[in-house]
Amino acid sequence: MRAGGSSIMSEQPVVSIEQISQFEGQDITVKGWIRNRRSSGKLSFLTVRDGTGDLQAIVSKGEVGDDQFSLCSQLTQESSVILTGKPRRDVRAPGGFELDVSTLAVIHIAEPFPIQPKDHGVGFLMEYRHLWLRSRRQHAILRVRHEIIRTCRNFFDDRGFTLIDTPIFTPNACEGTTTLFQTQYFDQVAYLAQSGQLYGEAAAAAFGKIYCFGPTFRAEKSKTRRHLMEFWMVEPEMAFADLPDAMQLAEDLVSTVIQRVVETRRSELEILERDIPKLEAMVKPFPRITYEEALRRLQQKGAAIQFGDDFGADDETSLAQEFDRPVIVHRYPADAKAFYMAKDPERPDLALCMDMLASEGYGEIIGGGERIHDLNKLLAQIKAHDLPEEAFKWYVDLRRYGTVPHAGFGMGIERVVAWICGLDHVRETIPFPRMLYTLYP
RNA sequence: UCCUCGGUAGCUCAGAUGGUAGAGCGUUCGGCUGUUGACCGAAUGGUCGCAGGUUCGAGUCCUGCCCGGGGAGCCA
Repeated sequence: MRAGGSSIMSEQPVVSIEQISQFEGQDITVKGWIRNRRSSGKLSFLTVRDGTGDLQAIVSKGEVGDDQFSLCSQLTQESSVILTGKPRRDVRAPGGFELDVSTLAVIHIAEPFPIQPKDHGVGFLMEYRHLWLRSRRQHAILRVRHEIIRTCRNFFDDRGFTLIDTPIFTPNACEGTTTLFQTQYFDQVAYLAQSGQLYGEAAAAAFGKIYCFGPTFRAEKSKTRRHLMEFWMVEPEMAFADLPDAMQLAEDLVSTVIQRVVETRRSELEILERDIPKLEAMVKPFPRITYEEALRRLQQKGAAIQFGDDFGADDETSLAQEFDRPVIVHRYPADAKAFYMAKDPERPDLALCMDMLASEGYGEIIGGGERIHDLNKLLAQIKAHDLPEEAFKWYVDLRRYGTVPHAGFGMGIERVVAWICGLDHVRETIPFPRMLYTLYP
């Protein structure tokens, strides 16, 4: 055993806290940060985190000597340390195990940490987002986010979809009217992508089944619990596919994601106090209703809404509350929808589109449908929406060379994370949220 | 952009009717061999968001502005 503890090298195995139970009684090294310290004279209790979990470490004056013990008494919240010692099973410890420390090496004594283990206001925490990420709760959320993203990728990869990255700088508006972030692109104007869909359609004609996964940007001045200016979206697109195919894929994706997170991130969901049985019950098939059926249900409840109106936030919530799992609403009035949406041949006033509304009032998590594949219909729509034909020339070309029915959708990752974690705001679902007027840190 | 609530110590907040500012936590020092957001004692801490106005006197009343929370519209 070394004395002094000044070296950061160690002969013992370096063990992550989540693996600690496998090393009971062995000499090991743990590298991490101090979450909290409680001291009682000749005994000090350190809560150490290492990114995989928390561990209570016991430093005893009799065990480590006066020098090491006084070093220990200087440790502030978030000081970085390397500890060696033996893990011991103990019911008094929060994780079931604690570490009897034999040597302590201090890498850095942290300055007083702004975030204390107590309640803080949201504004303050957002200002210190770079430090807030260290909290148990933020850590749990971002691990669930990771699991959701991983599951989406595996889901599409396993089904023969090819990942196609779409550009972030774009020359024109995908959906025409929505607000775009404008930026300088040498001597031209460019916009940040608000969707990869149009490029996804080109890729689907090349590869059959594709998906893109990346950040998207919308300069809508929205200030709600469901909006970010920069958010991540996964967007599959399939050639030779129609609206029912898109609805089926969406249902398979969302149910797979839920089941996978419940399976692999249960302890994180527990930290977040999520109602896990409620999540587990969300198995397919999901209910599917038409826009008109949804309209009838809302009108029966007394909502002042008529055909042609889009659903407001309250409408979506009240509709979703009728079901114990996500609900798919399809065939909205075509007038309110984007130019590329195919129309129902039997009801030309309806678009072959669908939204998936998450349960428990989390709102729309998926939007998509079947695209127009007929050249003349698309040209007519571009004209009707008063869009610049020149900018869409390449997109129109897709209807000139072997056009086929195709469909797809976009799923907003942050809303899915907020819903699965049971959060009341999407700002906690992404490491560094970009919000209206909030660009720092 | 609109509606609404707020801005007092590093943090979370309290400061009736206008009379010159408080607590807890943190930090520093001391005490404690089983603590769980430990506890006990002491010390430390403020242009009361900014600028005007009313008043003998404004954290408190009035006007304007800035910043933040919640909500709406729009959307994923």
